[in-house]
Amino acid sequence: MSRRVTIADVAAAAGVSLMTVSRVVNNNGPVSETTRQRVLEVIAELGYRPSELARGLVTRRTRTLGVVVPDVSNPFFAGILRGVEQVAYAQNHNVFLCNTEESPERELTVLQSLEDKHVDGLILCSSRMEDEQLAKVLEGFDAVVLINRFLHGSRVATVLVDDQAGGRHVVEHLLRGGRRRIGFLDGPLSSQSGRLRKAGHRAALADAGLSYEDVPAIDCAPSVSGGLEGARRLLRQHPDIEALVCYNDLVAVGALQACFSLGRKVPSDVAITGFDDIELAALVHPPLTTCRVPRYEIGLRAARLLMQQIHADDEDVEDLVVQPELIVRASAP
Amino acid sequence: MSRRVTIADVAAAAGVSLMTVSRVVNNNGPVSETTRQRVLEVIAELGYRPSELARGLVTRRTRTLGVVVPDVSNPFFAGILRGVEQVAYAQNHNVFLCNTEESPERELTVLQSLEDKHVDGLILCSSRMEDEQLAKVLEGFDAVVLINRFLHGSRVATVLVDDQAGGRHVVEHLLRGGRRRIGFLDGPLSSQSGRLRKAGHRAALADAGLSYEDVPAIDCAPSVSGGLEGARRLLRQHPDIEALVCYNDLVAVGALQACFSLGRKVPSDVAITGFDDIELAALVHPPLTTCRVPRYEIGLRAARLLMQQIHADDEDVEDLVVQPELIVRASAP
DNA sequence: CTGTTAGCGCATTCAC
DNA sequence: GTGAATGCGCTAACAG
Repeated sequence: MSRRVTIADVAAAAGVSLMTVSRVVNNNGPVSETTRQRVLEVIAELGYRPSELARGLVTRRTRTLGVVVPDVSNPFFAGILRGVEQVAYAQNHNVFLCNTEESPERELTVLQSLEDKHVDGLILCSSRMEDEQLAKVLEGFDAVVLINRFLHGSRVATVLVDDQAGGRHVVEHLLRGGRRRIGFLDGPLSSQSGRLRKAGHRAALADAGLSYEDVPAIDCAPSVSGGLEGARRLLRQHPDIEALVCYNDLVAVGALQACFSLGRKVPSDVAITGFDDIELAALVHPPLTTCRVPRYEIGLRAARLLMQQIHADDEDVEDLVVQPELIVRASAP
Repeated sequence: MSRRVTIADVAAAAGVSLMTVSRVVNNNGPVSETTRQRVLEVIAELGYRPSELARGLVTRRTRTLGVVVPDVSNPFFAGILRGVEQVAYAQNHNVFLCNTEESPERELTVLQSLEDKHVDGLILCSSRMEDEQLAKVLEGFDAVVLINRFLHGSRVATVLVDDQAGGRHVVEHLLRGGRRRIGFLDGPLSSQSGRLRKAGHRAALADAGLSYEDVPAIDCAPSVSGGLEGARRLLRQHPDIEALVCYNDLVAVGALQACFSLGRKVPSDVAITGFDDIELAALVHPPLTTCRVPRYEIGLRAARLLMQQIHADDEDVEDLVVQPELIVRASAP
């Protein structure tokens, strides 16, 4: 059953015009206190609630946001989404969720559908689209925040994680612990966050007077199995390794398994660090030292940025860099 | 920028009436092939796409679904959501996601907002609302599918997991393996799925000529720490236990940790089983034998049920019971 | 303070 | 085959 009672019903029942009802509902325009009360009573009695559809058509505001992610079942994006929905809820907005499933074509399609639905704002995570095409599609939106994606030559608000700082933290922590012979499981080269984390590692080593060139390092798939294989190879080639710095927590879990199978004790023989701080990190044995990427907070802040844009008159756009936080656990005390 | 070009622009540019354009866009009504082609050209040229808002106002169809869950960052609900969005996408619909954060008040609020937005259908997971109030709120929707929630005395489509069968599978597996002294970490009493799984355990034991009454069992929080404490107590009280059946995977991970700290080898001394098959289950050491609850598939099927309702004329409503699947891994081979 | 007129962008109903 | 009216439910801009 779609909404029965309309503003006209209320107006009739209260013996006033549509506009008067509209005024009390939206709390604008002058209405005498007595009629306001009467209208409010009728509204309560009839259970009237305005149609956001009709309202949106005329106000050009739908109180609606779009969130586009590669895959909600990835905890990282689920966390972001939860943050976004939290502020949306607090500000009486609803959020459309779209998965791209890593397909640029699907991404384009959902972006268009969101535009057709007249969302007030868009949060786009890890877009896989080409710069030029992306820039063009984004023109269809009044407010946009990009997460984990640059867009050169276009002023769109962006929220990024400071992966480089995170990479630095991890290595500095190990160096403080006296480990100097550090191996790296670097994740895929194609990953921007991977490259940034690597830069952070390098910087920390340089500060300690170590050169990254001499250091055992290997690229691997960003998964448990990638970490398992990578760690095995690295530990065989360099038996003197005292610590393994991993691209992310999954890789670190693989490294953990590799150490176990090779009879290397963690952390006494080999310390291990991950990145992201997914649930898993605290639950494996030993629990992982890692660098927390605050996904929920990223969602919160991106959404606040977006709402700000929506309500602002100017075209100014703010960027944001979120700092990851070192979490020390037993795998690298 | 909101949509610039409207149907009127197209009509003018093509030298036809609005209706003709509408007809070719919606592919209904008769249009001569020549004008259809011309209109299509203009549409492509101008980049016209109809406003779903305006369209929805008159057709009373918004091509929009609502999904309400306690918390998207829970992998179970994220998986469902992904399934729902998959079929929604395939059928040109968008989905609103709402978190209730376990609050019945917030649940009511988001349900109303969804109704105000005129969603065509609603998928509601693990509703915490009272039967009566829930029934009343659901009247505001044309199509509804409930997941993980009964609603007595009201015919709403429901998708449930056969937790009882799952509970049975797990115990039967252990019995087949020759373990007869089985302990149970049952999760909270308040959980319906917990009670059902328990019933399944009992049935399997009964079939094997064992009584559930003699069996070591304990309620615990559905978390790693709950499992850890529970398992410790149970193993101390009943040192002869050969297997631990856990309410879910988190509890099982806790039990794993308890065994480790007590020096009990898994699975040789004690076999352990979980439930759900979250990511974690395969990644701990040893990997968990568990019962997979197919969350993505649940989402898919719930959404299909919903779309079916949306397009059906009759009021008939279908229910669905999804079977969980035993996954045998090293923790209980 | 209140009501009237108009129109958001589109599809349904009926003429032609 | 095509077009002109009409209205979905609501609010903006004026009147009174």
